[in-house]
Amino acid sequence: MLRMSKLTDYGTLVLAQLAASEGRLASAHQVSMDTHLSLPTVSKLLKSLVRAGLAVSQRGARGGYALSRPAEKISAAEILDALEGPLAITECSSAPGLCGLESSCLVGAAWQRINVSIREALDEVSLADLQQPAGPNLPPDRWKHAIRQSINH
Amino acid sequence: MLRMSKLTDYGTLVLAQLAASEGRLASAHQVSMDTHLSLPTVSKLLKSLVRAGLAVSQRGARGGYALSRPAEKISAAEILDALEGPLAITECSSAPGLCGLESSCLVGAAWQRINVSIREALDEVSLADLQQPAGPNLPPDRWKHAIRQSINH
DNA sequence: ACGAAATAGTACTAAAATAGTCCTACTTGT
DNA sequence: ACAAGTAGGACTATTTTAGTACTATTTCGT
Repeated sequence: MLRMSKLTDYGTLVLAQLAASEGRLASAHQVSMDTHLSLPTVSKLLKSLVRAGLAVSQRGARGGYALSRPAEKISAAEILDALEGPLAITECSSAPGLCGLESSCLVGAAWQRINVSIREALDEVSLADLQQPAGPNLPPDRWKHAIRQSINH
Repeated sequence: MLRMSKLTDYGTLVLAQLAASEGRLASAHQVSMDTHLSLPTVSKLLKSLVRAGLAVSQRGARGGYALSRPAEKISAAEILDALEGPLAITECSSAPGLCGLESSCLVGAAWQRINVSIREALDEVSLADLQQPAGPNLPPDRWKHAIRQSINH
């Protein structure tokens, strides 16, 4: 459920790798080696990341890539946006006529609200957060209530 | 981003329709008419929903479908599970060897944690909630903090 | 008992999204 | 000039998703 594409996953690795390289420039080749992803794939991802403004590049010999800002200032939502495009949780939003029935569209709207809520939450998670070592999954009780409210208002 | 499939969206409509039919049985044909979805598609969805335990069926003439429980007791997470399968946000979990690097796998774990959190939140949203008329999107501030915490702990 | 109206299950086809690769052009340091 | 890089786009193959069709089974009504 709510799957994100492999490329986005890979992209996160690539970004994490850049974060690990601190101030230095890392070439696509290096990143490829470090992440064990194929060069063409890494290359493609890096280009996308530059276009999205998450990374910067230096062309020519001794060129390479680096993060455009500190890892703390890059959000999970931005990563998703950069690599998955601005796709919504449902496609209902684009074609209003298709779901003729009233109740139908209300349902669509609800999923949209959930989507927006998830998005906003993801805005608050940074690349730096993503890199932190795993720990036990807190039961996010406050969360649960909050979502319920945001759906029910 | 975080797209769910059309079928799941349709499935929600179908469930909403069953919910609207209260105690009565609704035939696939009826649901198809009411939702404006094609009969084969509706039929397929209803079968899945029965298999998943969200709906019950009565075979034979005058047969049809109904919710297996009140709409309040069917969660959004269950709907997703029934129609999308138990797919995770990343596929990394299945193949541990592929992402050789330490930092990589940590990243994967972080996405997993986000996924789990979203899932738990979705457990708290019911079909009945989804049917409620749309309203303004509350800024879910408590949420944001809660997620941050659940990622950072 | 028979026929009509349903669901159950499965297999298949077509379309679309994803992943991955390759090639050519441009840039820059030595 | 050459080597080491990135930029961009086009292309192919694979996988997933959507949609359809067909056959079997169940049950009500007459």
